[in-house]
Amino acid sequence: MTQATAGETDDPRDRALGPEGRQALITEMVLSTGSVSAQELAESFGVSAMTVHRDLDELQRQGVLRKSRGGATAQPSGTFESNVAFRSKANIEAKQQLARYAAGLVEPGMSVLLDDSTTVFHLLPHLAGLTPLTVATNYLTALTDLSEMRDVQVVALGGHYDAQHRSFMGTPCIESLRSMRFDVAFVSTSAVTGAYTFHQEDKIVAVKREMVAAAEKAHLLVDHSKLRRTALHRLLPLHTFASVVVDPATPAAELATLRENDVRVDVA
Amino acid sequence: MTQATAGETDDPRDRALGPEGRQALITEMVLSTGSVSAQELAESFGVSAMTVHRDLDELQRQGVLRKSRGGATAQPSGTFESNVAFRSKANIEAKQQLARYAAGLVEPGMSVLLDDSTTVFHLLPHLAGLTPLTVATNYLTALTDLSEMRDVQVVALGGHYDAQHRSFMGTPCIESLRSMRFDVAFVSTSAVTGAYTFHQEDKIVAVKREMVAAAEKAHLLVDHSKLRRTALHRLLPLHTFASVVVDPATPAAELATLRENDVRVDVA
DNA sequence: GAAACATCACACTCAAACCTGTGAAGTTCA
DNA sequence: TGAACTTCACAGGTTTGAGTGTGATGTTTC
Repeated sequence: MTQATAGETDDPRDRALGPEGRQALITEMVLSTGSVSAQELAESFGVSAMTVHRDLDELQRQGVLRKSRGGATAQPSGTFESNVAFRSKANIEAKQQLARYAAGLVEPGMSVLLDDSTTVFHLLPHLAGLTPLTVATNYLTALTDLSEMRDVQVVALGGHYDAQHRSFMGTPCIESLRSMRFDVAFVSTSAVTGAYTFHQEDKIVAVKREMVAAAEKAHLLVDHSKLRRTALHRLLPLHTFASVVVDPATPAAELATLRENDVRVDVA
Repeated sequence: MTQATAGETDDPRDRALGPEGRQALITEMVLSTGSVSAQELAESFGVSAMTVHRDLDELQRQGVLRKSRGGATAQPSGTFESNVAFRSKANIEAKQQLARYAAGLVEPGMSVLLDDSTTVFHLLPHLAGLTPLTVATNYLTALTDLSEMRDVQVVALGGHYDAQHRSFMGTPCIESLRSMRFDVAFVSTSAVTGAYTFHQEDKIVAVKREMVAAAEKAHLLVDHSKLRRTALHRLLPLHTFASVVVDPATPAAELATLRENDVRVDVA
């Protein structure tokens, strides 16, 4: 499988990559060497020039590089910006892993409470296969998606809309949470340090606290980029969660630190 | 292609319909005859009983009919008419006129309460020009649209999602309404007779009553097709509304009847 | 203007998603 | 209980759409 077929001029390892894998490699190349040639790319991947152009168009759209005649160069604003783009992609993968794991904690018939995090967004497709379910959230995007699923009883938490988070917050949201009770809640936050969780926004802290209180078991979903960071407001101590779920890329040292404080930590 | 193969017992015209076409025909049948037999459907379409069951499940989910042993029956009179798919096609022009008039009753800075009617749907674009506004509703489609407008503070009324109306209802919705107060509310209903308004669904009646109670001025928006009709549940007497707005196509006789009972009636 | 490169429009491939039937297992009704 | 009906799980069959290449047609560069 790793052996080159006689007569083939290109590395067969690169043949079966989809656009995604190819574009990831192109990103690496352009970041390390500063520029790439379209023709060279076509040869080294064993694809046509057209396909390379399409890849470069896509990467340009994402802001990773800039096309030029004959190939592409790294964004002038520097490696940093590209690294951010790369990081946010890596985080997406982590979030998908967290979401997949979280789906495993849900069983048909349960009542589930979701916050307005992007991790939750990745969780939604998995829920379609775990019906019947009752799902409550304050996240507008999720409400729309859930409303189209069969055998999902959707509950909206009311409140004042916050365009930045696309979710509903404030007193109405908190009031509704106080009069409901859920089997399980999935909550995320922006920072975790030591035995505490943090978030930079007051009103979100208020809602998340109430969410945790309204659920039999509340699971905290965080990718490892959130660890060893803080934010303005203290949210809750880690031990108030039934478990803390982190992505597989979390360093062992971080895991050990988390586990110090009588906290159950699971790796997705 | 249009010729029947020898030995085939069923009508070839019905063979190539997808689920969609088949379901449309089933809908017609069940509406005209009141009930259908699963076995007969299977034979007349030349498909298996399993497929018919899947069609009926889907139509039941859409609120078009109700499954029963051996087949399906039409939804109790009136319920189907409250189905979004049906309502949105009827009297579009009248509804747009009502919506335009209603927009004239809104001024920048107001807090506005909207119900889940299609008339409200047509009102939304007008609101963009009347900002700043605070707008509350239990109608999912409206929440999505409003969330994209600038200078509109959006408030969601929470509750249990109802796929047929695309809106949130039940206790949580009513509770939030009880703790809020609005300058103006726009409410619609499915039937008006004499001095009373009616609606066929219990849970909607409960929400609309609370909406009217939560607003300084509540306006009833009805196109003339709703007049001289009744539905199962009494909603509210006409005089509880600040005004009743009807479309210009309303017969003069109807107008006179409405005005008999000390009710303010405006023509859009 | 010729060569190199970029884009466009169309067609092909292949895998995922959808639709359907089958037979077994479960449920309801008489 | 037995018959009719419904649901479930799985396995074809079909359709759809993403990904790709090809050759024709623009566009840039020297």
